[in-house]
Amino acid sequence: MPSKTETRRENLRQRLIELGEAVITEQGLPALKARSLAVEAGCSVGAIYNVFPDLHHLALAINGRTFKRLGEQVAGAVSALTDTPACERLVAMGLAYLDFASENTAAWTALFEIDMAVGEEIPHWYMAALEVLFDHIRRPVAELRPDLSPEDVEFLVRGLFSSVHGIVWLGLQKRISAVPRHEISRMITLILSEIGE
Amino acid sequence: MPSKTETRRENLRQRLIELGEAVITEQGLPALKARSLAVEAGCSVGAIYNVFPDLHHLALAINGRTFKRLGEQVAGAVSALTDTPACERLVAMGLAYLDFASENTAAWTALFEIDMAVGEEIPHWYMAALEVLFDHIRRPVAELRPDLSPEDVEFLVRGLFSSVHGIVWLGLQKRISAVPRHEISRMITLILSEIGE
DNA sequence: TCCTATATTGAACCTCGTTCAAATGGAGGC
DNA sequence: GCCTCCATTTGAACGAGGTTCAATATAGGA
Repeated sequence: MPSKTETRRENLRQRLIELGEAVITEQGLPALKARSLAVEAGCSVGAIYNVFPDLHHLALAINGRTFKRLGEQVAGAVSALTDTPACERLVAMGLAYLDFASENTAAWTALFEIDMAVGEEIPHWYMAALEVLFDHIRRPVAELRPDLSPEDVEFLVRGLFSSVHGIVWLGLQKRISAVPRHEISRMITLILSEIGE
Repeated sequence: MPSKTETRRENLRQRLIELGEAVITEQGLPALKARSLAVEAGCSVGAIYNVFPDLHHLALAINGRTFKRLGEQVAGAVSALTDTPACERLVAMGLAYLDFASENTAAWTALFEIDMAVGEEIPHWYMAALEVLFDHIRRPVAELRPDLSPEDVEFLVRGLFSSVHGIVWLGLQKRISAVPRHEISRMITLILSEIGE
């Protein structure tokens, strides 16, 4: 049975994650500030450090949620396409990734902006979340390129993910030089269509 | 004729760029600090703000140099390969990009870590430097894919650059989960070999 | 040489993340 | 119900960092 203290802490923890998520979603990772968070949560600054070792870990918890939403959205884009050619399924996932990133730019940016050097501990679920995405990509890739060894399929899977990520990342960077959405999707389509031709 | 003051300023400007470049090369962008820079340069903190509006602009100047070196290294990788097949030239450039990034990780990371939101002014030469790289990529791509419209060639050029960038970026991220160098180069080779097959 | 406009300086300001001595509050015993 | 003791919470204080600006020093001309 959780003690009064434990439930209070757990409530605060959840409240901080939700408030922090709103901040990151609306203003990005750099806007996550201990003092303003404390005001919003109606607690003291120190209270934050009672439930998280530091702000970095709060950000990680928030990124965990974002990763989950991202995975669901990409998975959702292919789950309905069982009889669709593999190449089109690949493109659909790439475009779903672009959709998520452009609809949740600040939160998605935070996924890769966070300083992984801190504490040298990359949460295992961070890599696990990526693996889930890779799983979805592997099937169509293996179908399209039966000539490749399993190792090369794996490299191609990771290479394709990184490629789409790179196109979206550089494409969404900065409004001023930002590439129009339809140009980004054309790049993704062109690159992914090269596979298995 | 430059006044005494002007030459002093110019000297300090150059000194700061060189000292800052060493800092970024060895310890990365976050290690660029006004106070320690002032000590190293033997000047006051305020003096930095006499020659640069803020540290952001000093970092931009340093990134300008890094971009130049990067461009030269990639260009150098293809300049000797005039009779080599287009596909191999593409791969050579991709691997040259990887070489530069892994030999100059901190400085190369700073190119994309810098906060472009500040002041909303992306220096024109930042984009110009990228265009130089694109120029090198365009020739082999146009050769390999004569079926594509000029617009699509352009999209493929930018898409391929972004792809290689994405593979290198995610591959070099963090020692712990860092991908071995030969795996990164295999991903690049696989992706680029898909073009024009 | 002296004088004034210009340039330089660095202490002080502000904003952060994080800490820790002091105040608070809960739980068990009487 | 009340008291005591220990865990919990608090928020002022610390240290680090970018940036500013009144005070100081220095050109450069008369």
